[in-house]
Amino acid sequence: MTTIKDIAKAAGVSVTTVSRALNGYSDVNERTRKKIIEISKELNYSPNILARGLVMNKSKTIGLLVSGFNKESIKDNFTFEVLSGINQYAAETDYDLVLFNTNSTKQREKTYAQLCRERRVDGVIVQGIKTDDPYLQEVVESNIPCVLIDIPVQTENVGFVTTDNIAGAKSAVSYLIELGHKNIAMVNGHDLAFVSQERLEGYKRALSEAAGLSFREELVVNGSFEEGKSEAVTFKLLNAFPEVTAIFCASDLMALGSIKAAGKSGRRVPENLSIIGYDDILLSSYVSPRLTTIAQNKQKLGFHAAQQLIEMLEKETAPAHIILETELKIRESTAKIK
Amino acid sequence: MTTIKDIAKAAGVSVTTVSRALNGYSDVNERTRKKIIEISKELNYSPNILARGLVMNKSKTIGLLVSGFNKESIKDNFTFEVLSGINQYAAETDYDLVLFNTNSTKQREKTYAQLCRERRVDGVIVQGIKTDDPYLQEVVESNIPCVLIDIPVQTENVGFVTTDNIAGAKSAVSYLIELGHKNIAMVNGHDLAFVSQERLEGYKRALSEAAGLSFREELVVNGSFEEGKSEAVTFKLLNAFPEVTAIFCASDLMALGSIKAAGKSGRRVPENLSIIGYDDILLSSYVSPRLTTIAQNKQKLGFHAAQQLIEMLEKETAPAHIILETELKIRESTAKIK
DNA sequence: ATGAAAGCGCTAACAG
DNA sequence: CTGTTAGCGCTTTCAT
Repeated sequence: MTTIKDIAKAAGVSVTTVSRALNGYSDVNERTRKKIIEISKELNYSPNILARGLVMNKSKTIGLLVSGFNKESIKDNFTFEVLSGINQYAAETDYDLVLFNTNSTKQREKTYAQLCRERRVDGVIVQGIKTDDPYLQEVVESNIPCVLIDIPVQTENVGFVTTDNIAGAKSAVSYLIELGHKNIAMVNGHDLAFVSQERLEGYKRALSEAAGLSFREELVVNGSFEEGKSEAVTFKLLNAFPEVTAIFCASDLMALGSIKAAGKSGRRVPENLSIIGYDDILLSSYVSPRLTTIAQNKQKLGFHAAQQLIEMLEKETAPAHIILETELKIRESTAKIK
Repeated sequence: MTTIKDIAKAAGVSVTTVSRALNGYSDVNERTRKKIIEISKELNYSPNILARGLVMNKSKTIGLLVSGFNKESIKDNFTFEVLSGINQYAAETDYDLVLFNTNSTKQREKTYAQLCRERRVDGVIVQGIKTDDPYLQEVVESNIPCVLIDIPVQTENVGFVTTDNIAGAKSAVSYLIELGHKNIAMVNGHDLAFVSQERLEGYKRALSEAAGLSFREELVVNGSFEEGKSEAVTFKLLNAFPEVTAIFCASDLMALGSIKAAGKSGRRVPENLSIIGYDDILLSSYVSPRLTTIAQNKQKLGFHAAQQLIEMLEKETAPAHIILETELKIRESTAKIK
């Protein structure tokens, strides 16, 4: 493997000069530079980034701490779309992405900071961890530049990007209200997700702003963001509260489960039950009935996370928070109340 | 940041001893080791993998060269599922994954070998590149350990894992023949994919083994693995050859396009036209009619690729080729000919 | 404009 | 069982 030493020898100069020539420093004779570049090409040289990282104390890599690399998340594609957005931005820079290999057993052995320091990543993007994950606390405490996705925490070196979950949820529920629904239930994710807290808040606000509607705790159930779980809790809910004519689900996947439950309990969507989801996953527009939902741009989420992080790294800008808009997509799973 | 030097100082030993103690060498007094480990914990030490990599000349990272990080591939999820399988295996090892950030402009600047050497990856997994991609040639020529996915090339340091595409395609077409179809068209991907070549071969074999059927070149069209393209070519095909009663598509996504084309040309699936896909993507079981298809286990593809590569790396085993089975999934898009 | 030398954090002979 | 020394490939003062 060619090193700058080899080039130096071949060019009859010192390694210092080679280094400077290759890195575009101005204080090197243009003729020397040309020669050096030429030789480095001939010798098929590529710099050893590890060595460079060692001395410069940075690696030009970004760590990716994502939770969604399992069977379940293939369905909602969320992780992948976010990843795709991150990659899209990163591809234009000289940063590479390293996927941290953490399973739960490994996490017990290694702290977040260890993970990052070992690989000497310059910064981290965190996605999909629960609010009680010990790593989250570490992210906040450590001084490693970090951008969180969908977790609204901001410190001296931690920024975040998310969508406006309160507004999104509110617009979903308001739409149901517009359609004439009065008894609107909610299938939420779980308490350990910020987005769930916010979507619940949006649900409440929509209700409180509508004339004559009030929040009923018993109409909110948790579906763990899982299709099957949602189906189960929805089924129970529909039996217990037959007056419910519309359901706001905190994810499309759960909405799919709810639709199944509706069928089981003898209701037709949207004739007897309106269901609105959240996310706008690919399946939403393919299932039958096509799902009305709150769309969020997952690629953008990743793109902006990468962008923010790299700007923090390169320009030393302060961490920010970026909040993306959502969009109501009206399809076939909702209808006016009869 | 704590280094072994700091530990050495604190423990009153040399860095060598620290290094050996921490790396579990036997030739170190257990009392010393204990002390060192203790101190290293107190000091919150984590090893600098870059430095280690520099001297050991390996990085404990695997490079991922995947093409599918774009909008289109979100639909078929192939890339993500493969990635998920790779990650699943890698998570049990001490290898991390680095996603190479290549877009086409970058690829022009940097050769494959450069990409790998810069990051000093120990090995590479390549997925989704076309057969005319210059990187492929490089993979074969370079001496970097590599496992290809769905490209049957094997050399001294290159292995591959794929599914049995010939058998898979053959079973698809044979099934159509069983259903009584005689004029069976094929929508293939493109000539620059090995899987396309093989699936075409499977198609031919199924025909040739059936009594009274023969291969008709004009019934094979290319859909570029794209839904829209497939819709267009299928539409033309159906108009030109109204005798066609069944189509074998080389991917589910294309099958979806073909179904649309069928509708446009006034045919019903499966009543007037049987369509069978390939891949078993998530959408297949959600669309209507649910798609009959040849399922391949994409996660396994990735899992075995990672496994093979890491075994090559650790045990210096020779590159192998792994061929996974496929499975015919009969659903609703195929029916007996009337 | 160029070179000599030091050092990033670690491992690996080699010697004791 | 432990320490000394050299060196991985690179960047960076500090001289010249």
